[in-house]
Amino acid sequence: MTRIHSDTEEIILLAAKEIFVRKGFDSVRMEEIAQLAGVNKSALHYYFRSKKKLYDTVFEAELLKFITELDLILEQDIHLPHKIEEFVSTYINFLFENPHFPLFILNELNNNPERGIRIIKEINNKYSTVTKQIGSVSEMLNLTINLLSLCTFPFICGPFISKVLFDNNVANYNLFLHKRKEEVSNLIIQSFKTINSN
Amino acid sequence: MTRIHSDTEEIILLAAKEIFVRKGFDSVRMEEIAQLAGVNKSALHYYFRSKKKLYDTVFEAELLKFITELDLILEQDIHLPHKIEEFVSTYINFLFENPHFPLFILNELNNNPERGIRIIKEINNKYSTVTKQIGSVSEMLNLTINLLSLCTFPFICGPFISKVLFDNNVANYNLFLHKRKEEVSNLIIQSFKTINSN
DNA sequence: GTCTATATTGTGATAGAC
DNA sequence: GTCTATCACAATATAGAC
Repeated sequence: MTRIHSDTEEIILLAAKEIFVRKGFDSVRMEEIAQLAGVNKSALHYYFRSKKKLYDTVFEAELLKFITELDLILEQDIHLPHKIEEFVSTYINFLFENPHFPLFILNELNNNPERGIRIIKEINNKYSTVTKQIGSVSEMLNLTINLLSLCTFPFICGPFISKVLFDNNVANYNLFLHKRKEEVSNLIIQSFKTINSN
Repeated sequence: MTRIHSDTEEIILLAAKEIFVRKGFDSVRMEEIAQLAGVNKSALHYYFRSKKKLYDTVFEAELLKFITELDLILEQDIHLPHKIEEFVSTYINFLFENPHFPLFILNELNNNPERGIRIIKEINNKYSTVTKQIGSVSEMLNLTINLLSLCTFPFICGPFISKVLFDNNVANYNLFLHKRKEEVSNLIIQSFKTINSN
């Protein structure tokens, strides 16, 4: 994690995060970040040298924070069904706070997989605790992918779903997503029980 | 749908689609498209006036093609479980052919929701047939979102999952995704049966 | 319709005063 | 450390010959 040396540096980082997460890299102008931060454009170069370095600092810090949080839940010493409920609830709450986050990470992983993967591998030990709890690597993979899919995708499609299927009523869509927590947990736990009863 | 007037125009459109779908708008250079199409950069402006107009033509045609194909399956006159299997299989096959497609559409819907939504609404009549088959709008929403999530997300995360969880073995990951078709269908049908047995 | 050359513009980056 | 002014360059777009 990059160390922060001054208040201005931190203000710039916060503004940069806000904008990069929402819009990616190429479509963002340095001027835009400077304005949101309330500093002169030159300050950005003074503190971070280049747009790329500023972006990289933001990306690496954000990804690290994110993976660490998920890993904390997954490595907890609790039974699997309870862990799944915990994960779904915590993760969906996080997504409500950071709705643009998944697309930001996914685009970056798509453009430049190596870096993101390095960071993830440093933290994540292949869901070791969860794998032991499930007993099968292949089933762990399906469970992990199902879990991430069902939680993340509705947020990635947020603007679309709320406008097409909820007649532009965002509040209704948010309510629906909160209620969905239980639906998602049940679906996953059910699939897990089906597997283990074989 | 835009009408095509000449061979050169069509060659340009194909090249533009290939590159825009993979990289979005801002990070693409006109020169890049011209080279892939094997034409002079000026030809792009001659046929499409501006980068934006070329991009718009590609986006609208691709989204229309995509929605139309999905809608065809959803409106088929077959029983719901069979329809779900059909949908999962057809859609996942489509994603194998067009792995960059979802992120392309999702980014565009995120940046500029209105246009995409207009196109979607023109084709899609709110899954009317499926809604009738399920009987409840709320359950239809969950089913639709679950279905799209479970199929699409593993492709959006493709580069990441194959490298982190499959030790960079893309073939193994593809095999896993093909096998997952059944898993996804079963999970959805199961959830549907649970609902209807209440 | 297709090419070369050039105009125009946007924006990342730097120099230098304060 | 912060500002203004300016550079440098890349990329879209156009003019005009053929």
